[in-house]
Amino acid sequence: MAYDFKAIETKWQKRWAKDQTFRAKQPQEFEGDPKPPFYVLDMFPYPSGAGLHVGHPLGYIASDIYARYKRHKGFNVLHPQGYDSFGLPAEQYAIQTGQHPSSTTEINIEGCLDNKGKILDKYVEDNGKIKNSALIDKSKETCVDEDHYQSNVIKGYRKQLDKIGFSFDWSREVRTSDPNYYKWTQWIFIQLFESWYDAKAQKSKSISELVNIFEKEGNIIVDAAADEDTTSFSASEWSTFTDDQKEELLLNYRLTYLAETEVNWCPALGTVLANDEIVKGVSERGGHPVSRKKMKQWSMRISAFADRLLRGLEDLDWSESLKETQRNWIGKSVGAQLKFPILPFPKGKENTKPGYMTGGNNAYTLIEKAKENRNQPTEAEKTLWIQLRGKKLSGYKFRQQHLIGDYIADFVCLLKSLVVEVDGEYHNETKAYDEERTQFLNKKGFEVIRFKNEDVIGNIDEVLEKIKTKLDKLPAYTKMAKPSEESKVKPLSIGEGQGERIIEAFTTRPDTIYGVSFITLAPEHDLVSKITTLDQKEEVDAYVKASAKRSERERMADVKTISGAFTGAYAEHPHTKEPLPVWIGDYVLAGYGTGAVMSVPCGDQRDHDFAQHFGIPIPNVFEGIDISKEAYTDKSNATKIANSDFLNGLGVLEAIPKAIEALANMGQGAKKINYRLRDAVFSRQRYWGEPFPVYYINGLPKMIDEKHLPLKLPEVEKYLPTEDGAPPLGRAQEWAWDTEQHQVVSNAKIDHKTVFPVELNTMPGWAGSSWYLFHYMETENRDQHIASKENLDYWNNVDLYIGGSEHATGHLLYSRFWTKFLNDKGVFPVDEPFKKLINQGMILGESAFVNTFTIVFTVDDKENNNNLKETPKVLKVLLSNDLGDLNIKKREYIESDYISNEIEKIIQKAEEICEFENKNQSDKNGQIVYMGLTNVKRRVDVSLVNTSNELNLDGFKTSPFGKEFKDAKVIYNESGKLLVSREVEKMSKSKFNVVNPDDICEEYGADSLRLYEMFLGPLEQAKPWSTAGLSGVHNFLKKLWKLYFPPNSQGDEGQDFVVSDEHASKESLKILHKTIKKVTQDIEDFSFNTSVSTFMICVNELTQQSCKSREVLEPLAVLISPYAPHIAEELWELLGNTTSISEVDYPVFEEHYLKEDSKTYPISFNGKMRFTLDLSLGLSKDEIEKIVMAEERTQKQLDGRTPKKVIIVPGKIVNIVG
RNA sequence: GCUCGGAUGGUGGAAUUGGUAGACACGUUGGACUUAAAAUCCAAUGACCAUUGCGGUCGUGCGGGUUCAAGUCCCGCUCCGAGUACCA
Repeated sequence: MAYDFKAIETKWQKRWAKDQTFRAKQPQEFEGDPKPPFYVLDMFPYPSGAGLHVGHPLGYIASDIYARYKRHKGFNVLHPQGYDSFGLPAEQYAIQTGQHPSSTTEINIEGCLDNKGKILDKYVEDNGKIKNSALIDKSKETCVDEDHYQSNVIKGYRKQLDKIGFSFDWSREVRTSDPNYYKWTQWIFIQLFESWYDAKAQKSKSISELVNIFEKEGNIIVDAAADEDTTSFSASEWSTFTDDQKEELLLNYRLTYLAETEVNWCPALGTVLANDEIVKGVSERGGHPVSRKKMKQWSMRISAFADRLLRGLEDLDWSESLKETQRNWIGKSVGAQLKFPILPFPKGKENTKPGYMTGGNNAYTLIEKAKENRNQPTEAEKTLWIQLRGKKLSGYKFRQQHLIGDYIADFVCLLKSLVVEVDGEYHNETKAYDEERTQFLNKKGFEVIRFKNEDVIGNIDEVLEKIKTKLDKLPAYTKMAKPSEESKVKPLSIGEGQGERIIEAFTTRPDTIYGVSFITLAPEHDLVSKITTLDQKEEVDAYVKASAKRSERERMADVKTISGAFTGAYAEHPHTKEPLPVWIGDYVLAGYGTGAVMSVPCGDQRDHDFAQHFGIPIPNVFEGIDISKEAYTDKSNATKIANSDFLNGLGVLEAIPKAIEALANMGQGAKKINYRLRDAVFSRQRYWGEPFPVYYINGLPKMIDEKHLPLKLPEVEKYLPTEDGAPPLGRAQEWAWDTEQHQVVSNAKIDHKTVFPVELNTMPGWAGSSWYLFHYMETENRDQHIASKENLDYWNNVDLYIGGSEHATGHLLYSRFWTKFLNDKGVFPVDEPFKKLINQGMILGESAFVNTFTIVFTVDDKENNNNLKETPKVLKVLLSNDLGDLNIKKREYIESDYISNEIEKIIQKAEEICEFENKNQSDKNGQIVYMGLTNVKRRVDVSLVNTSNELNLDGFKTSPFGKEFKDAKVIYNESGKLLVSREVEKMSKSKFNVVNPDDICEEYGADSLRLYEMFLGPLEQAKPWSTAGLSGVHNFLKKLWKLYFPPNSQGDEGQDFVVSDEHASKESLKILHKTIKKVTQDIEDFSFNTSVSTFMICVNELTQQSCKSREVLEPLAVLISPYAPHIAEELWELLGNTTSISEVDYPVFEEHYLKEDSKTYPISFNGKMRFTLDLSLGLSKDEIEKIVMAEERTQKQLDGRTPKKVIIVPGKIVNIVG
């Protein structure tokens, strides 16, 4: 009987589904002690409409083999599957067509075909056209009466997976876009909102606990993860805050919070773009300009968990490289945060009259403004100034438009610290600002009196009287010279404000502090606009604008172009007090550290490049190191610090703590641990994602009570952002929360009393995928909890997780974060989600290219005086690839009198072979006068190419991209074939190199596909797919089948199943046990490719031995069943068993079958193997040496020389040196 | 740029972790069977030299090194791939 894989595979797939063979048991289902649990999970797939290609199932096959193996080993295996079904592609399609993303998702999962492979009626229009939504290639109209219409119809993820024979427990399927599922995503969000992080205890705690602490001791003592700019307050201050103020403060502590974050904003599309949606500064779709913009969004305080996420890696069985990637992503660095005061005036413009210098450290920018104000006073100001100037008012000296801190006071009497302000109507609208200003001035010790414009103009005398009375009452301050005493006496002193405006910079090398020669800020840094001098404003503004257009990645990747701008401002070196120029440069990123760098050109290459480019000095702080060409970035302790005052002669290790100590004593620095890990932005301006269970009162977020979840996605009429730039949910008519009815109501009802607007953003893709593994543990009561305690305790976490390395930092970090958080909250019993993790490598496609060229020419028809240049002729040619490369540059135009050799050859060949259509004409009427020749390799669909790289010409000419070659001339190779060239690339639709697993299953069967995917190479390595190689594993399965259906003596195909109960031969048992040993070891090591080879060797040998013994053939079927389950089940049944093979005990390896008593020794001379020698393993070293030396071939090799040394490793090798 | 991988015949890959380089397949060539093809079976297949046979030289991206012995360890490069925070 022939191996009928189709019948066998359909039979067993049906049987498994019917019997629920792979349903995992819950712990309570066992009578007595439950079997040990084993949880095998694949990374959550997104069900894309393009369907599976052969790369997708690779990881699933590996995990399936492992899951099946573990069942044989006696485990209760949980191997579920589901869909991460929220996401951009469905949304994109919704925007284009208006089709609801939920139905797109549904189609992508379920497919459009019935069980017989016929399209379902609901996807066919009356005229026979298949609805666009059911098509893979939407641009290709497809009708049901076409022959192979199925090839362009979405098969559905589930149907495709089912064909490969996975042992998934589908009864536990989840979908992130299902409201019953995202109810729990929303629930987790609320838990995060209601929590803060106790950094001392390293634990998330309830926010009410934090409120208790604030009530008792304010926020000064507690060590909580919080926003950097959180102000300190005492318990009594807390008690004076309004509820809204308290709420606002608590947002600084919540584990999910609203904050301004930078995004890539595309005004034309009205949306935020991912870095990879931006190409060369413009949007990938449409090429619209993109700029960086701040936006208020939800963030997750993952940074609080940085240290735990880092330490947790130690105990995980993940690859070292993946752990390293996460370590780098978290990016812990120990260093110091330093404060550099900004000098009030630029170098050389220092004010020489310190007594009047009441301005802050950006005085020089405001002073220009003040001058302007002085020159253009308002009517009232002018009136008052006439009365105040020149000590007119009882001898008090007034100054007009004078700087105090960052403010310009209208009039000020410094002696009495009195400010006189004249307000116009304008000030009514800026009351809050005025109050803030008054508060500031009061703090500085100034009294402020205000007058209205009309008071000054209408009643100047009364105003002057009021001022005079006030002045008389106030005490006079005298100018003091010493700054230290001044502060006691006079509220405003020399350099007041110094240190108030500072640049904070994090550095890992505080020991190189004396090497700092400038400061560089990120162009987005808040200080930039405040400190830039008027002279530099234009340049700085232009630079900031230009860098806002570049994406972060672009800025990081581009190190060749050094760019920057000088702000005109100076900061002060903490030790030398020298002024340091403050620059901006886009090599400094706002999101890293403080967005400011203390630039040490001698110790950092980027700083060095920058300094060299802009001619900034490069002081050297390394003893005996030449830094003229490049920076010295070595951290070797042997190198001593020089030119650094108290740090001289120290190595890095001693210098760092000493440098920090000195700075700390000055109050200008402290040791700091910095993490590269940034808080994760959690808002998306999209429709197809989880809605936030949040509504807003007074602009402050409130959580919807968890008993009213899920908050379901509202319907919208379009999936685009609104015209005024709000996210798509801004289009929903019913998107308001009624706090009394506890339900979503119409927006019209918003009254800000009981009905409030609901959050318009949705959650990102990683929300639903960060906890899904735990929901698979629950079957019965999914509406009551993520999973019951009993189930969580039984299954714990994932024992084996397989997926692509693209998730290394995103998904894997976020789900670890959520697991740790929910562990803190007592929801999960574990604090890591995935114990062991394997990254499968990518399967690459083999793209095909046909060599084409186009000759453009005109014929100079002199006789008829026709200028045919206007209507050039075009000749298209297809050239078999093996005829060689043409090596002709694109668009190289050649005059008729100069045709290069190569082109001439082509033309000649074209003429000869293709019957050059214009040859006669050119002979008769003139000559070819103008030619263009374009040589292009064109992509062709791999389905049009066979395994010998021959192009199906008819197919090509009718394909959409081959149409233009309909009348092309073809140059075949000598065997009359048209060959294409191949190139290995990522497998993708756009490259026309996709191989569909359905087709493979159809032609070779699922077992062949499974074996071949494994056989291709190591699981973790990227490897190219080549369908040609499949016949090897397919042949193997046929050979395996033949072992049980042996051919008759004439070699004819065996019709009968023949298995004998006689004992197997020693050799057969030996190869069986060799196979058991190797395959078991391979599965444990995830080396599936080598186990397939081992099976092949085993079957080859057993065939040779004509082994028919049940003693060998029965365990062989079990061994192979994880890899090729269908054929194994069939053979198992033929062997007389009535139950599934899936839980049969795995064969036990017995060492004694492998006992060898001799070994074929390689005999080497100077390390080179010359011949082999069979020797007994019982021999001693001396005996081996004796035998080897006596060997004739040894003497021949030595050729009379005496060996210097003979190295013998018993059981391994003999090496003779000499 | 940074981080992490990788490089072995015509192709995918193997090599018990320092001990016979190229297992197992694909492909190719030759042969058997067949009217023929397919299927199947057998043989050869790293390159070069030699060939009646025995054999010899080179060879794991490149350049060095350690060792009796290096694809494997060390130092210095080259090239290719992946990730880089809103694709999933």
